[in-house]
Amino acid sequence: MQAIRGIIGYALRRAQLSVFDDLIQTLEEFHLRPANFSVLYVINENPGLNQSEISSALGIQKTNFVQVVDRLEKAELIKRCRAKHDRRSHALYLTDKGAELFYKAREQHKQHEKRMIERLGPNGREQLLPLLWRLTSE
Amino acid sequence: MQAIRGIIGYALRRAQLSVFDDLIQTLEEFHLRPANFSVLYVINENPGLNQSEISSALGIQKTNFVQVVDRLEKAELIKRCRAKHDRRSHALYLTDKGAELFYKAREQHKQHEKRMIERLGPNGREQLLPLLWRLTSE
DNA sequence: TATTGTTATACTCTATAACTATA
DNA sequence: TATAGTTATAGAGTATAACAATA
Repeated sequence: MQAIRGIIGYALRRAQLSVFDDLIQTLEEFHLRPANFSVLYVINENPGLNQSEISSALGIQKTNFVQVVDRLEKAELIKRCRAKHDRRSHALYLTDKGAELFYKAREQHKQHEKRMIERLGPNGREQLLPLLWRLTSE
Repeated sequence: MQAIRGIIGYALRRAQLSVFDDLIQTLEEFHLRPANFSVLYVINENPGLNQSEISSALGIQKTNFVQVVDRLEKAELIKRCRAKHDRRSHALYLTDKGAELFYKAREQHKQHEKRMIERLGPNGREQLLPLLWRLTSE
């Protein structure tokens, strides 16, 4: 083995790029990038969170998150609603069209996830996930 | 746990960004980005490889690799040498200055690696690396 | 014809500073 | 004074097409 393959950051980066190659291809037919999909995913699970809450949960800066939300709103997949209790913040919801697209994309995403689990082999996912979250300083 | 944390690609991406935060800070004093460091790393181990060999080993496209090599050559850390047997190709070598900087950077990088191993806990690295390389389709 | 390296270019992602409206 | 969201902008990183020199 080349010594560089023993470097954690290098191995991580190569794995991430490889997984995203498959993921990007998987989501292409829905015109969704991985970040867009993750936003729909969180909104679907937690409708009504505001932009700051979602962007910080996803590790996206609020300033960059604006464009992501703009794009998804323009595509009529989500809607911004002024919160009554704090009129500065925008609660985010899936539109019907957004929910429909998300459910289809999620089905394809499940197939992607199966492919990755096959790459990992028996118990690979169960070993990998906690290690990755230990690396992630939040 | 939020369901999204169970998605392999998402966990990978978050871990990679977190590790790179530390790595970028570690290499900052040497004015090296992670990609620059990886190039010096490979040249130090395999002096005389040509640009195509190094870029493909690192998963960087040859067209983008030109700018990386330009920058490192302008900083006098590496030099391009026309190969005698194939005058199209450029063999890459560390300069004395490049070797000196690389050894210092590698010392700091070892500390970075120790910090990541601490995050992972006992046997974490030994479990993680083979899983990551199984995910990487090369 | 094919390959190595190159240029030009465009697109995405990410980072910073400064602003507005509300609190 | 602080916070949620926004705009403008600049810098990385990455992707494609077309080319010259050499094989």
